[in-house]
Amino acid sequence: MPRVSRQQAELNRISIIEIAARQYRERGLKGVSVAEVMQAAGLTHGGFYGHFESKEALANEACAHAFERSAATWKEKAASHRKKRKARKAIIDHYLSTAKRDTASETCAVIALSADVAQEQPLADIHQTYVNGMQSLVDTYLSTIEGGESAGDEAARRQAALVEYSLMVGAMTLARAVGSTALSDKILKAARTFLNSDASLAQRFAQQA
Amino acid sequence: MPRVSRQQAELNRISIIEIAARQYRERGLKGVSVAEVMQAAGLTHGGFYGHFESKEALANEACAHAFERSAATWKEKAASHRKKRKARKAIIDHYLSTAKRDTASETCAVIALSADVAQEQPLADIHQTYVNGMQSLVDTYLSTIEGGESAGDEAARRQAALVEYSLMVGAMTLARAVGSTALSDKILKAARTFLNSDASLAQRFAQQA
DNA sequence: TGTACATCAGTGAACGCGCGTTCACTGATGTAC
DNA sequence: TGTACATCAGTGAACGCGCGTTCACTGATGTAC
Repeated sequence: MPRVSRQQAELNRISIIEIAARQYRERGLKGVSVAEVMQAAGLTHGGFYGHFESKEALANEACAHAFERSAATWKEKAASHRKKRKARKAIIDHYLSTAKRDTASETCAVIALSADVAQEQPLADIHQTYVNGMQSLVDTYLSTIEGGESAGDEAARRQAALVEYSLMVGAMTLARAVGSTALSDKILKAARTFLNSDASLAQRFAQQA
Repeated sequence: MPRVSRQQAELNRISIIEIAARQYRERGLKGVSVAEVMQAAGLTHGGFYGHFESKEALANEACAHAFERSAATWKEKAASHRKKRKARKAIIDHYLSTAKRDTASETCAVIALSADVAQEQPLADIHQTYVNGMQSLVDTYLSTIEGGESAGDEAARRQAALVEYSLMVGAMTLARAVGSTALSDKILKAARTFLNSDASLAQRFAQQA
């Protein structure tokens, strides 16, 4: 089936990115091959370089896509509750659910890519994509943390957001590696219980400042 | 240099494991090759299968070695302070230092391997090695958390240990991926500040029970 | 202690395989008249 | 609208490379006398 319409070619390109994004979330930066992505898209590997300059270029676009999807979900959760407390709880419960842990293709891009990105050059495109994507998630999370508008309160809220986000990432990283066991459930539950009970983390930071 | 003494052969075997352990911490499960490990050990790749049944077998032994080293360091920190509070602070400050973040070969095995282990079969040897290694670290950390001896307090201490350990893992995972930047420093500092200020996490869990 | 021989740790060439990438080719799409 | 031709999305064979693994070989080590 050579020479499809330009419209179809663009759809194929999007399909490749979406399939690659799923595979990168499931398997990390090193676990994806051009041939497998193309086959999953119903194409042959030879056509790949008509769409992308290199495998690295696809990795960057696919990971950016994965981050955008996550960011959109978080923003949606944040916007769907009038009270910040409820929005924050919605994000926490969504992120730290056992269902999400057990769905490999929905692994948070931050978790799937952290170890591999840490080995990349700081100048690499994928590194910037990662940092930008993570920042966007932290910013969205920050918007659900209550607190005053003073400079000190703002700093405290930022610190709290970083701590709470780090905890979510760490708990899900461990839970996924451990598997679907009692220990794994305990890790997620402990993190959820702590985050949902603790409305005053920002205040504690503010007191110390 | 064929046929070295048995003693030397055993030293070579240990050398291979130690070099591999360092490389697995630096590069993750998928980033290590037999040829590179053997070359770094001053040997040729052909001799590898005289020491190990397969690359997987080496991975398992090397990762177990890496976990044992970390566990020994933690236990040492825990034992070198009479007060639990100080022991706990020693572990936290050691784990969350910018120096440790910037030394690839000293990456915590949990952080280096989590993403790859999550993709392995739950029955795989490496998976068991990971879970055992992580449990050992959490148990050591738990021993530095103050609290009563009642069943309820014990459960609260365990929950607190899981939350605090998850936070350390998440913060260092993010800090390493972000690189040596202001944001990365902020993540580590926020986690350190929180953990070192918070002696009552276990108590909070106890109140909820 | 000295000799003769079996053992086996390490060597390096070779294997099959999957990888990222290239390229001559095909034929439907897109365009110029 | 219809024809003639250029374009170019996708095909599939081929490339060089590094990988994990195997194996015939070497010669110092270890052992039996």
